[in-house]
Amino acid sequence: MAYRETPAVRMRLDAARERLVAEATALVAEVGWAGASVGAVAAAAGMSAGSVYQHFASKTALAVEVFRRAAGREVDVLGAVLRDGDGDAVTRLACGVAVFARRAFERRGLAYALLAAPAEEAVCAERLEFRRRYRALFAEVVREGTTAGLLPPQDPEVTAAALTGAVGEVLVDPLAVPGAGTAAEALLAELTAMALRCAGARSVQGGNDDR
Amino acid sequence: MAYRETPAVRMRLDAARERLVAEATALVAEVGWAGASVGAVAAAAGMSAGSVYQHFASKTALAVEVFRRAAGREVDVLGAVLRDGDGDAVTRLACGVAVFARRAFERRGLAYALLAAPAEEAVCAERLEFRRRYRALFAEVVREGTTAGLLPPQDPEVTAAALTGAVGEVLVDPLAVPGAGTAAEALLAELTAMALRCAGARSVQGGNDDR
DNA sequence: GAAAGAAGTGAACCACGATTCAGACCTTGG
DNA sequence: CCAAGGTCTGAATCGTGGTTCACTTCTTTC
Repeated sequence: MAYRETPAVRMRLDAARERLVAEATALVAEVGWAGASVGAVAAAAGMSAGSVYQHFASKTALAVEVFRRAAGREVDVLGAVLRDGDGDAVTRLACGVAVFARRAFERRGLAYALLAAPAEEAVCAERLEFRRRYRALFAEVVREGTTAGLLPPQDPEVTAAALTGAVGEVLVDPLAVPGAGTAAEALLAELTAMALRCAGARSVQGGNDDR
Repeated sequence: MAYRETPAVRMRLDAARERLVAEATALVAEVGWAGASVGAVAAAAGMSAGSVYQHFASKTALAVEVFRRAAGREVDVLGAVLRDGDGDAVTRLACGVAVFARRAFERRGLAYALLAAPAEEAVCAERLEFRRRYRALFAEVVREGTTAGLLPPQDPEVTAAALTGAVGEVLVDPLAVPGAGTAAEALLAELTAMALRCAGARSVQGGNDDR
């Protein structure tokens, strides 16, 4: 015997894989799925096209990994607010929408890539699953709100789908082109107000102190 | 001189072009934009691939035409209800959502193609414009509702975007897989109720007698 | 430092589908 | 029927970008 993988090598390999995912994510956020060719991603990560296949079986596999990571982060964050946040269901719903929206705002390119950008079949399939998870989170809090009597009777799945679609639609396309201004904050406030109406919350308590 | 286009020829040519658009639309509704290759579309229309280029400068041009026709029809129908329909703004809004949803339901494949299916850049650009027009129609009726005091103060653009996104989200993905059953009607009712809440309409009058 | 066995490279290969084009076949006006 | 000028065809061409692979360059172990 004359060679066995050493921890240092494993680490280097793993780091390369991570770099690949990270750079691919950045590239996708910037130029979309179509623009993120294997060559471009490899170059961004400082390796050759061939080396990509050391880490992923195919470009599709890389794309799916990129999507899963980014989408997973978002779902986790939203889940933390909606499921484990403070306050009653309505408060958490408002917070959740605000968080969803603010994050999408701050990384608009990524949000677009996750929600709506043209992509290959496999990524679209992931997207479906992703949206389903978003919906499930919203549905859960809406359901809690209705059983607590804070919200009127309704199909939580429909409301949840609507919330997902609504926030996506508002943010992804070009309503508020500019960035950080007060306009963005106003849009956020408008959005959360709309979301509360959508779920049927009676009164809109000042729900702007969200994080 | 020895040849000049005769009316009969013109008609045959035009008919071929129409057939092309029609078959392409059907194909797209069935197998998506990716599956509708030039060859497949040509075959469906009973001509050779080369002949397609007699009528369209490129596959992209054909795709755009297909999209514009189908989307234009939808916008027209929605406009007829929202802008020129009977009743006050809230009633028309409810009708509009129901019509939007019902049409999408009945031609689910086409709805998916128009709203969300993976497509080439040019089609995506059209889609943006299409959604903008949808939004504009909804925004108009919401604005009318607010000035008439039927709806609370709100940013009509945000509400309109939300309605577009919400209906799209609910319909396009696979909430209600089945077709014509009472489930579909129930979903429609749920949807319009949600839309009215979303716009802030006070009471939901029985708005199911829409066409 | 030499053998064994990766990992890394990038040019060549390939699949796929849009587009072209030379020739076959029609239509028209004379 | 003929010439002129279309339309139609489908096989060949082309561009694009993912994937492969013979070869080079490390790493490890002895």
